[in-house]
Amino acid sequence: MARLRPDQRRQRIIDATLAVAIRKGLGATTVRDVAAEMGTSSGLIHHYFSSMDHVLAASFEQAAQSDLDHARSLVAAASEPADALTALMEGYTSDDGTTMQLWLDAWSEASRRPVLQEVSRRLNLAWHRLLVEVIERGVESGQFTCADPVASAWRILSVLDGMALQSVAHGEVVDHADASAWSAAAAALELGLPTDRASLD
Amino acid sequence: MARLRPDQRRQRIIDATLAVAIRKGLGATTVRDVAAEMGTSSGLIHHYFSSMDHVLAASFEQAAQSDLDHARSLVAAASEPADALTALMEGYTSDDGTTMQLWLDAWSEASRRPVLQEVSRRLNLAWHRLLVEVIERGVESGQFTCADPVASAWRILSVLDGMALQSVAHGEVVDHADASAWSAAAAALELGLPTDRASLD
DNA sequence: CCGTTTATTGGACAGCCGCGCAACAAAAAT
DNA sequence: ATTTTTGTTGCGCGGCTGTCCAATAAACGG
Repeated sequence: MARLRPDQRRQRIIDATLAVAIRKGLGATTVRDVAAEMGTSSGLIHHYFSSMDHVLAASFEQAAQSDLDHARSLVAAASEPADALTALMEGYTSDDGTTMQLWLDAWSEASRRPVLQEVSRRLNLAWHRLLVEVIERGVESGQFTCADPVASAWRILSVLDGMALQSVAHGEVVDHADASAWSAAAAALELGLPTDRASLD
Repeated sequence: MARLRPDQRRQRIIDATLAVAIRKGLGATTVRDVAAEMGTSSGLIHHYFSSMDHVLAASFEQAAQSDLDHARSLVAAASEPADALTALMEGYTSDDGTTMQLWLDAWSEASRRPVLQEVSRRLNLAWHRLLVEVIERGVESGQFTCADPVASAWRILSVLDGMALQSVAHGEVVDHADASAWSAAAAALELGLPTDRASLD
């Protein structure tokens, strides 16, 4: 295969890994799968990563970090705290569910793969921090009512995770529209916003 | 190894599978692992199960069904709806986290293992139904305020799942006591109960 | 143009995987 | 007491796994 510059090849390995991981699962993605996806030999991968665990961790990190960056820009673009909250929640769920399957795989493997656990944990905390900041901004401006932003942020994130989980694992058990509306309702309740009754009908 | 009656052997296979699955993960549990755990040959397992997927599904089903039965009995023993709610939530989280790791594995593998997906989905829906019944009982007796028990049940379950998830995957990111208190607060908020301020301090 | 560096190859290595099957042994039926 | 049934063994099959390494080829510095 064409000879690439190290950073480019590294990026292609990550992209190929994500393509496979979405099909087969993060834990079931093998060196040969990735090589075949790239159209190169399998030995090449160990020239850039010390172990397959690091390939998986780096790939998951890129996918999750990209979503987080996207959400951050949406939040930064929002003028009102309520809009920022909506943007964050949509950014969390908006994707076609592929990233969410990766999150599920990462959570499942985390306690047994230290490298993956570190990444998963760090990015989960980053999402939590982002949400805490949005909540605190809303409280300062008097639009949100919240005594414990840290606890509220964990509760809201948990609802988002739980709903997404049902959607990814069990298909139509929880409809995507339902999940979205119900999550919004939970956040509204949590932060003392007027409940949007329209979304419940 | 001693010759056992079919139902006893089948049970031992399931028990051995769970012992291994908790250590290595559901998806990483192999026929040879289970055989070694039982102290028998590996061929024996295929005399009772048509494939390893069915072994995993049957094992997860027993673990999850057992927790569900336990919660059902706790709920049935409660005189007040509020007590039933507390009992259900404690029954969901009470275990030492081993079953929760299995749930995480099951959710992660569900979309790729149809046999496991069917079990996971069925038991998830059973938990949801149980919670809906508790909520409806509370609403009838006037102790709970809830316009949409189905939606509320999914939100409460999601919070429980999300909190447990952090605890299992990332260790001390969310303390077990915090998770328990925060989940209870979410349920109280959701069902219009007086918030137990003591648990927030 | 040549020597050095390095991206890439392709296969070897030891070990694991699910599954199937002939042989064996113990319980049950006759 | 002998035949039949069936729980159990132990190994073989083809195929897969992560990792490593000598050989090759392409880019680059002189």
